[in-house]
Amino acid sequence: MMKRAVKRPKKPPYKVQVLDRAINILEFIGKQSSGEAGLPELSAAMKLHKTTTHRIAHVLESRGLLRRGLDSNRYRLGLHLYDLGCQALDHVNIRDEARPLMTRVAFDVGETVHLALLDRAEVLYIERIEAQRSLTMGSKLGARNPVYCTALGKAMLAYLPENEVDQILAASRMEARTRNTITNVLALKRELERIRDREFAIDDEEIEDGVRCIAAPILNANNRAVAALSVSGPSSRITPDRFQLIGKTMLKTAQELSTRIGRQAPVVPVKRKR
Amino acid sequence: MMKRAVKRPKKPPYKVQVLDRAINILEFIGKQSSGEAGLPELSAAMKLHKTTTHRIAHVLESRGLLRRGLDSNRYRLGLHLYDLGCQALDHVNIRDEARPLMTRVAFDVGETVHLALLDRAEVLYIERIEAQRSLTMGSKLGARNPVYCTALGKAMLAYLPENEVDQILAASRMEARTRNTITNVLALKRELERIRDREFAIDDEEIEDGVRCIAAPILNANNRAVAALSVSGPSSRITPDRFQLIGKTMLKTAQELSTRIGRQAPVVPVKRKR
DNA sequence: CTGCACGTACCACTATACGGTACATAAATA
DNA sequence: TATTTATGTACCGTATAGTGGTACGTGCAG
Repeated sequence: MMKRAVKRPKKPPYKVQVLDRAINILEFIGKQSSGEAGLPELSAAMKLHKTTTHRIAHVLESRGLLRRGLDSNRYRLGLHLYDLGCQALDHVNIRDEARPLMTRVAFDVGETVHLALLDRAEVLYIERIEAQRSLTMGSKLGARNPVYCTALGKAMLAYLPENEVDQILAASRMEARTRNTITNVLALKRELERIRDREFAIDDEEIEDGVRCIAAPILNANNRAVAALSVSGPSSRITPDRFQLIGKTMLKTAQELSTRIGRQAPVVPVKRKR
Repeated sequence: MMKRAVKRPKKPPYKVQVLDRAINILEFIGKQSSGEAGLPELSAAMKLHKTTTHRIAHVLESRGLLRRGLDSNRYRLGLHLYDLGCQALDHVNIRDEARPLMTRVAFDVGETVHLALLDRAEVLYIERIEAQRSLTMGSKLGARNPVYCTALGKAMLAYLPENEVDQILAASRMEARTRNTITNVLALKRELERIRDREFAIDDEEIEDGVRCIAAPILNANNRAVAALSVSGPSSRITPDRFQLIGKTMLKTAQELSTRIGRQAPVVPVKRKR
């Protein structure tokens, strides 16, 4: 039974002025390259009366979301934000985050969707959502497959540092499972290059005849692959002319998941001054 | 109607109801071992009408401080908190934090105060505050000293994992600088034990005759030394009967600095469920 | 079906946050 | 030194912004 996403009505002007202002203040200070801002600066930027700004900042400070040095009274972000942030991360679980997204993809594409991690030189399946129509593919959770001949594996390899890739490949036998299997390191590295180009990976009957698979990597804040999502199905249904479209879907879904996992939205690279 | 004519000198009557409530909500959710809370749960805990709670939570969600899964309506902490928390940490600079505290110690104890890091097998001085009366001790910023014969070095060693300590000591020559210098690894390890006991370190003319020094470590969230603070002066003024008192001062100051650097206040260990 | 629990929308009332003025400091002139 | 200019803090009347009633929709369990 497919579980549809919870219906969420349009949002009416649900607004809480002070709250918005307070959050604006936090964000403003966070954006400053110096990491701090004085009261006049703040009230100017917020376009608020200095009394108002002062009151809000004062409360934020008393609660540890802002702080001031002993000798300066410029405001900076408080470390309580860090505590809260860590607590936020603590409860992010990739499987729970992935499930609803996977369900959507399974529905849209009409094929089985997998979530996998990289463990040593192997792909480890940790979640699966079946499309209704799919004639249950044999894979079980906890199952493993080699990296070099799966879309999941290749997608993750493409977003790992070179030396780790070498290490993993060194530990792989790279035997031909089908006549499409890539069996030498150089060819695989070219393939990884192509994957980085289009941002998703394809397994074109490389591990098993008659089965195709399309995958995209889940990245962390450092652009490093931590997992991957895939759809797989019989070659009769996953035809080459659908590669591009399905690939785009996987890419978008994987990106969505990446941000849910903690990868912050693409921002201008913040260099620390001095 | 009886109205009190007295203007109450309400010290900080600075209050912003919504803000406080919002922060309470964030903290409450953070405290939950499950990391999430539903609307009814929340309003009960906050003792607020569900409408009120809903409105606040809604705004927090729209700003990324809270989030809800696609299939669940329970609120969790949003990852935007993590972004902000990291920005907070980014601008914590140990030297800036330390300076005011060091000044106070220099005044109270009346001796020169140093802040140092551990770099490889050496102590690296990164800040110094002189007491007025002090006849300027020769140390310069950027100077280095061995770990094994300084209070700073020993204080930091005492709060590093054993294997790192071994590594550092292996790289040290441990030659006798004075007749008090500890010159063998075993004796030094016993000394580290004693330091952990009393929580501060003493250099009793171990690097230079006529100079004594008392230091305490700055710890990060993992209880690992990242720096140390010390006072040092002529043995004629830093007499053994002052060790305990000065040590307590250094300990308290170092702890204060540790929390300012990001070591969260001692809390009940939060174990993740499931 | 009926009842219950929960999330959301609407709205009148008044407590609440706003932003004036005013004073108390500190820093920057002269 | 005195005099100004910025900045932080306190007080307070007023209107607006937030509150918490009621009400409706939806999904779930009996």
